[in-house]
Amino acid sequence: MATTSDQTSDRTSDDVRDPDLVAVQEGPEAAGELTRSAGLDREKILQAAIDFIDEHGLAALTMRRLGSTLGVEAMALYRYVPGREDLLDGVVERVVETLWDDQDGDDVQIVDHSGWQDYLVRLAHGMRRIALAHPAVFPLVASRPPAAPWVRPPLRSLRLVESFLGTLCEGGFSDQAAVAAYRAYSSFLLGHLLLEVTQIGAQVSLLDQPEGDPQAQRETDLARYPNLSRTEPLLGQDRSAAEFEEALENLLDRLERVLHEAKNSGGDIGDL
Amino acid sequence: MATTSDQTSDRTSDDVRDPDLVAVQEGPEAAGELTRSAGLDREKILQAAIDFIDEHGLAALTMRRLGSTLGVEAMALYRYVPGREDLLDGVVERVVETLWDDQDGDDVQIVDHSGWQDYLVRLAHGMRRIALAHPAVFPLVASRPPAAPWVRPPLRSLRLVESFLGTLCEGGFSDQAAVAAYRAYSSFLLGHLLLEVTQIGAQVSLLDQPEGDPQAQRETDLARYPNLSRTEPLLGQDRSAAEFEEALENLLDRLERVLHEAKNSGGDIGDL
DNA sequence: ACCTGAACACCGTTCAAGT
DNA sequence: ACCTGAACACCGTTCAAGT
Repeated sequence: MATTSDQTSDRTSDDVRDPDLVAVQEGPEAAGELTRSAGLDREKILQAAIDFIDEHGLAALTMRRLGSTLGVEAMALYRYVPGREDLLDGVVERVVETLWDDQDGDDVQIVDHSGWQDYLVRLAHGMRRIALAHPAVFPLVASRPPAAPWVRPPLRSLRLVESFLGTLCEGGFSDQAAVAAYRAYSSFLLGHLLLEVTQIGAQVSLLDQPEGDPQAQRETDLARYPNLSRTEPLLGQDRSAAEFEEALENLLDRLERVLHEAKNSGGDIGDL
Repeated sequence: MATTSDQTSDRTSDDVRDPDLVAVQEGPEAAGELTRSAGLDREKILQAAIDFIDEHGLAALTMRRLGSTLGVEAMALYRYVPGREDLLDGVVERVVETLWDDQDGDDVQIVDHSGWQDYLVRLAHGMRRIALAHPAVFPLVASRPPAAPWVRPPLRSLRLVESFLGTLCEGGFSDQAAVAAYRAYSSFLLGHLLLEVTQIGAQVSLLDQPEGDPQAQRETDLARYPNLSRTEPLLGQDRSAAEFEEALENLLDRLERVLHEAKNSGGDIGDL
């Protein structure tokens, strides 16, 4: 996805073949084996797929290569996964699920939160952590068709939506306002995180393709665009983290305003 | 992308084979031919790819099928397009380019606009028109790696970014504020439009898979989620158009506030 | 100049056969 | 019970050969 197909297929077929198969051949009884530690398993396969995409990109993931990563022929995977499309759905599900485990202290705790603002902030940071940890997987989280039409990426599980709505309603939001908040919040998250992750992809693909003399290329490109070339130093700055925090705070302010107006004016607030 | 792989390959191979090849075989001199009217051409190929994706989905697009749509073997395409990846880049570029042609009156006119607010509104509506016209193409617009790291989808052309920045600067924005506005605006557009387009995909894939008894399925699913089942009628409503307009107006308000504060307090506004 | 046939290396997926 | 070999129908892409 981040490279042209030529490069992808050439490079990955080199990268992929060796690394883990060797370990298997060295001896099945060895202690520190990463792969095939105790027969296959749906979860093991999904995790291997995530690792593979993180390392080689989505386009390079094939059933055959994934199999060889696990020390097994591709056909063996079909015992645990109905097919490639379902595998990708499983990858998305599993990545989103990591919201709940192994938090380094101050991230999302879906239960045991204090107030809806706190919940929204933790959830946003948790999703952002996932996006940055798996930038090549996130586009799948963003654009696979969801289970129901009202499940809005990247908040892709019923459990998550339930806890979102529940928290806001406990916080004093009407059903209407909670739903409106869910919509605004998911748009905000999706837009920011997908942009951030796409930028990472762009950096990588630029490094892959020096494209002749980059300096000359850039100069001729920008010459025709005065505003672009004048503001280029500003545009080049990476403000993604600050941008994210500002947009998040702005959204929280808006929601707080909606909530208080609803309380003071007796309920009917239309729809955010 | 919207269907499982089984269905996609089965169905499309049926749909694709006949329609346009027949016309060619009827007689190359015939008047009303849609395909192969005067030899191939890069633009003709890109347009055929767009039509194909709109009709059959991205996953179904192969060089061979696209060729047969144009009355030609796949190998002939390589005279005009370096490969499949480049073809997709061309598709994205061409779709975004339709911002400027064939406007039905009140849409984007990149020149000859009156004020930056008007420009932003027209641009937003123009991009939304594109997304809804090509819902299966838009995910490509959203997530292909951009030419430069600071080109933010869906505003994917230097020309477009140039006109955006130029319009805002003419409107009184500082360089910093214009760049900040560009970032906020692109996040807003990307989030909303990708969500809208994903929902369309979800509807389609639901129709494809009745999944046994949908009524029973839904009931058992929702039983464990009280907030979800209570608000389900609200969640099910399609508010995408209104949502879009509200978010757009909210963004314009924010930008106007920033602009006026900057004027009154002598310039230094940090970064939006 | 423009297209095709044949070929190559690779896919996803199925299924009978091995252990 | 779990994996593999062989096979099938399809890919993207190259290139010599046809017209």
